Amino acid sequence: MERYDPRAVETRWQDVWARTRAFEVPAGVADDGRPTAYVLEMLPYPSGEAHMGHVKNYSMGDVIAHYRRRTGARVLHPMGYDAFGLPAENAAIRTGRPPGEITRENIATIRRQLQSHGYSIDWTRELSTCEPSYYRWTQALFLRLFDAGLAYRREAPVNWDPVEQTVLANEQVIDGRGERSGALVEQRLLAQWFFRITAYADRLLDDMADLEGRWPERVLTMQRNWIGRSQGAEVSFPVAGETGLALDVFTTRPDTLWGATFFVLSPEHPQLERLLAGVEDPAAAERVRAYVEAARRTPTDERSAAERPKSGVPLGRDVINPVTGRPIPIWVADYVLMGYGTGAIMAVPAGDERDFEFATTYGLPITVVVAPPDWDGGPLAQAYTGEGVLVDSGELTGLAAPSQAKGAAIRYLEEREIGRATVTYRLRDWLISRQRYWGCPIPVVYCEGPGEDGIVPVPEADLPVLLPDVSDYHPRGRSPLATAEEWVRTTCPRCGGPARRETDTMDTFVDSAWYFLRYCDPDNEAAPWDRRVVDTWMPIDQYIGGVEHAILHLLYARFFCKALTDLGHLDVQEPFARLFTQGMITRDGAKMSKSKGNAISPREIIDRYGVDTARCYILFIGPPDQDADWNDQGVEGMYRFLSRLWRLSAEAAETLPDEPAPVAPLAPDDERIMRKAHWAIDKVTADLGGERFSFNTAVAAVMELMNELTEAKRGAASPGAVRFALSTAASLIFQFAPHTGADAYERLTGRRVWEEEWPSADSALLESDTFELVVQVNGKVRDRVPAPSDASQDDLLTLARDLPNVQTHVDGRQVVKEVVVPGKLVNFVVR
RNA sequence: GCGGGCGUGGUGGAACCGGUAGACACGCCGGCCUUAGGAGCCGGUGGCGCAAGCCAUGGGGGUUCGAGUCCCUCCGCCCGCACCA
Repeated sequence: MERYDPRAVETRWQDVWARTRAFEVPAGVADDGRPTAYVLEMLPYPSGEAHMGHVKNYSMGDVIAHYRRRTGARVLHPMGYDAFGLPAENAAIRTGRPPGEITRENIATIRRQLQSHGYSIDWTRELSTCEPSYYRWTQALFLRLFDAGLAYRREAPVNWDPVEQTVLANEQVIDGRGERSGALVEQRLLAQWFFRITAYADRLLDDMADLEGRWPERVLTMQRNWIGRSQGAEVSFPVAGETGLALDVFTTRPDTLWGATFFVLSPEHPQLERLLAGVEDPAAAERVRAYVEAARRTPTDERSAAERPKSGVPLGRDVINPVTGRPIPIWVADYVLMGYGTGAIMAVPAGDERDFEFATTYGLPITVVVAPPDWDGGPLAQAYTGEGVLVDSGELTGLAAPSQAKGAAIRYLEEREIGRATVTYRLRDWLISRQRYWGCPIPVVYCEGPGEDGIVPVPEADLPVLLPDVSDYHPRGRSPLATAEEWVRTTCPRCGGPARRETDTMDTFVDSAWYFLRYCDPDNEAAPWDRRVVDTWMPIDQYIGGVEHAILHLLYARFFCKALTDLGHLDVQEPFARLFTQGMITRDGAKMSKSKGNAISPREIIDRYGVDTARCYILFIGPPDQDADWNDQGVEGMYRFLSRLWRLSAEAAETLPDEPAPVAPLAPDDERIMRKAHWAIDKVTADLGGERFSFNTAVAAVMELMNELTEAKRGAASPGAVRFALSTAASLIFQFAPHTGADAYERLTGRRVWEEEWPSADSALLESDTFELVVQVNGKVRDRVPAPSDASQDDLLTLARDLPNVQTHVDGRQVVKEVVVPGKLVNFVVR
């Protein structure tokens, strides 16, 4: 007898799929009348080897893709590589080899591995973000945003690693230190490129209402927090003794303005030097400068720790509280952040915990304006942030704060022109420039010619601006591209005079903010995409990936679609109609990593058991959105199951006559098997087609079906019934274990399972003439008895009452209530 | 601190609208087959109890004929954001 040989089965079917182009969809507008489905998993970074997270991600997507295909959709299911980025560049610095060479090697490796996993991917659409054929369009999109004023350059504080001599992305700063060097990161002011994502803050926030229930709640919450919209007022505080100069603050509680007893500037506040110039005591000014310098040197993460004790220095000058007319002192303190609001606050210690702590530390006055309900008129032991009634607040006194008072305060300020309603966001503009080599060049030049044209975009016809070859990839305070003098020197497209190229490259999140659009029309040489083609596929029906991209990638991609839709290139407000975030695969409860030595590579598992075992196991181990712990013995069990499925199918195909499935009336053994098969169809359909991706229970259902089909249990079942049940098992497991499923199915039926329509369960075989009636007394199960499905409530009660076990518990007591749930149970309530 | 999620056998987990708690699998125990087995097959397996039965879904309380599921409360764990004015 033949043995289950996963490798032979894999080779055979992967060959067939490639040869018959089974999962390719023709280019262009999809118009064959079938509904379309776009199923996408987040594209991998090609680090070389595929890991278990990849297997989970792509296996999930593959189940969905197969299911959608077999339920009648034309499915787009592509793959590509997020190929620019630091790991390859760091490898280049280490080895001296060009990052492109390293990356292309890594891509070849991961492609080979992914292809060996047998996913139903249309490989003709494969793309790689580091190829000029792709990044020319990244550049084109940059130019469209630039023309629309959505891409701009300005000076900004950035993370500077003094050891590596480079700017670092926020993600590369761990606890205030450079990820690789371990050096304390400093803030530096450098000219940088930004995308104006803040212009879309409201829409990014408001449109999330449509994603409710279709995206994981926590991802929506994370994005909402990240955007961080706060409604309040901007209020202007005149500087005492200097006519004309005023400092603006943002506050969410303008109603507490009467309680503002001091004023705090961030150490980075731009007006600080000007204010210091007017300070009379030079020692005081020196103290402020020393404080500012110390703050600058403090790592960002450390500075923004909430538990840190408050510190600050008095500036030696006052502002006038615009509603009380009284002077209040200005302080400089690093708990006020330049990056939020105006970089200055009015401090209301009675109503804000931070201001309270600061006031207590430095002995500043605390004036109660929102009276706590139980207030005795004395000093507060801590800030009161709850609801209350305003006291000592001019004409607002007596209003409920903040409910009534907030709006009243804004009207008050606007009437007197000392403030106005404002909305502030936590979201900042997206800093996209990197002083790094291995990224997409920013397609602009700086004119040095007679035209003095300043920043000039490279005409789209001249794209791509190719990444030049350089010999040294070390960042030395400027982008390595700057060393390519030949490349940097160019001519101004506008005046024809000399010009220098921009040497920064783009953040790799720009590359991945639109790749899913390119998949729709990957070979278009005239445009990033043809809008009609994109319209047939977008939005993505199901997007699947790790929760680590909950904010950045998903927010950037949403922004791109909105901006490009506004510019007329697209009609996609939300690119990802449904999002699923998968949990991690852990080992012994910890994240797998090479450094911990607990990583288990898919390659080892596949070599040993075959890819189908790996794919099934990873989806069987638990609900896919949860983290799941890898268990070596569990894999073994999955291998046994697939072996059994294959072996029984192969044996049946060889030994049992090819008879059709039996029809009613069914012999008892046939009926049992046929019922189980239809039950499994029903169960798997619900698990895959429903809202939840219950892959684990779907696999379990096929296992149950197989358990019904062992030689011992088959009994006198007819060959037709056995063949039907086995081919059903093969057809249902195919989505999870495509090679094994396809092979078993073909042996049994001679047909290709992926071309088969999704099976439908026969409702007659889902229902039964009898059911097991559960009989309870006072809610406790006392007996079970077979009962006819069509029995009346009275019949069920009679049946139940006669049971000896029930009699024992009811005997001698009074039945006060009888509950009947048809088809389920009877409950006698006795006293 | 704010927000989100979770807590079920030795283990991963199942249980749709409140209606048989523990599907399926791992592990463990026993058996068959075998020179042997880390192969295959069959059976058992929440706890206590000889048994009838009792106890069990983090703890406590409530609603209900009936609660893992709903409500209140406490405890614990995980994740995200965090001096955001």
